[in-house]
Amino acid sequence: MPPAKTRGKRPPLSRERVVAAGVELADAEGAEALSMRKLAQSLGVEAMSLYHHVANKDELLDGMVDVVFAEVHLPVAEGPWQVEVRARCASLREVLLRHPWAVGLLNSRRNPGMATLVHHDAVIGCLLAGGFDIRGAAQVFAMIDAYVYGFVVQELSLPMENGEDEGDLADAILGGLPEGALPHLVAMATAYVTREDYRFANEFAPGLDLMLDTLERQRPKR
Amino acid sequence: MPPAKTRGKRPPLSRERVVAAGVELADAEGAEALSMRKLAQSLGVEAMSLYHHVANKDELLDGMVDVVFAEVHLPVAEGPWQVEVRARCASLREVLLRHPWAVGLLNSRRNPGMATLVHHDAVIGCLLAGGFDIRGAAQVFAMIDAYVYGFVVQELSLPMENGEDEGDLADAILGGLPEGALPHLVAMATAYVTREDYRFANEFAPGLDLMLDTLERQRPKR
DNA sequence: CGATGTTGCCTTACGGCGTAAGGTCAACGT
DNA sequence: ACGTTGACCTTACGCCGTAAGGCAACATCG
Repeated sequence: MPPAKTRGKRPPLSRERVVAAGVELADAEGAEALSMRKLAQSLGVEAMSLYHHVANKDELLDGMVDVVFAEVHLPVAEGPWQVEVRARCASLREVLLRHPWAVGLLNSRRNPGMATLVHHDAVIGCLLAGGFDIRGAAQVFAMIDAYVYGFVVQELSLPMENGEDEGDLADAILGGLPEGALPHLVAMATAYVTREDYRFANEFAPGLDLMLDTLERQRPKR
Repeated sequence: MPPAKTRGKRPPLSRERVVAAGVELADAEGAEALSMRKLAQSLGVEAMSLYHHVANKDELLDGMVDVVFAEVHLPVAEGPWQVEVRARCASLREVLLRHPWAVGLLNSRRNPGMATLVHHDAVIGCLLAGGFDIRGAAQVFAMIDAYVYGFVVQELSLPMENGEDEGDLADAILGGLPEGALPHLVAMATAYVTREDYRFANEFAPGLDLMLDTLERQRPKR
């Protein structure tokens, strides 16, 4: 094992440092700006050096996704399952909003990392402890994650909850419509624009609770 | 307007033909294989010629997304809202499974096309006719689409419902685990593998119905 | 008829991408 | 002292999106 320095200059690279720098760069510049060359540059190194620590860019992305999952709250299998599942869903949403590039990657990756596997195991364990059988747990897991992913995707595609909202929507919709066309869409758009107090993000928790309560009510009681 | 032929050879390009060829190519080869050069080649043309019909690749993708939305069943605002919404959700799922490349694009596009706007307007109109106010319709719309998108994303990321399922999962999970680790995940994986009759896809409709019923029950009766 | 745009496609070129192949050179075990 | 190792670099290839400009066939008008 090398003594943690190559010539006296910078600390040596490692798979962890490469992946962490990838997360940082994707956070800062977006997923499409993450190239091996830029990543290497941000580490003070040439592009090809990265390939001594990750096999290729796909493996880098796998590692980055695992870092993201490692940040999500691990549910514990005690007390009412809804409490822990709610906490982990809120955490998952926060993590995904912090790493928007990850949303499109999470479910498209093969080769899940250990943190991902541990996380999934914990969620399933929580549902089993909550009284679901395996099949029921699978369904609930699927529905819950569908909700969280879908919600975050829509949240991220909103025209920047802060700032220029009105102009964009008005332009896209009022741009040359035949006067009375798309009345419902226009009504909703104007309602969005005028009602400053309405924030889409506020609908996450109520919707999730509604879903959790319904699932608990559906749960076959033993 | 030109007489539909340039010299006697092929029919001339058009924005529609370019976008349609893009959809076709993405369907056949996947989103990452869609390049301007290959698209041009599939049309018997050079890459730069495409830029006389679409401004850039982003606009091409916008057009392709609009084509996808145009394929989705338009709900009508008659009868119980759940019936029409259920039909449009089933249709949306089918369309997305037919065009898997579209899932990652749908909500990330700016500049929605006319078919997209018309579709959204119809869904909102259906919910308003069903008795929701604008705010409620927005919430229901968000929840429903979160469910459909999230479900399809997971469905697409499954290890090919048809064919080699077992080997992949078993390899990824059993690959060097410390014997008793991740028990719940292993249990679910083996349950998936052994139970041939269980198909994730079959859970779409029940989950959707559960959600629609719950939303109808929550709807403020006038 | 010829001159004059206009249209529809092509040629060339630039900078950036992922990565295959192989080189360099300091640090280490012997 | 010396061969080995391994971290990092250099070069190069074939892709990509697309800016700039060319050119031949047509529509229009004198």
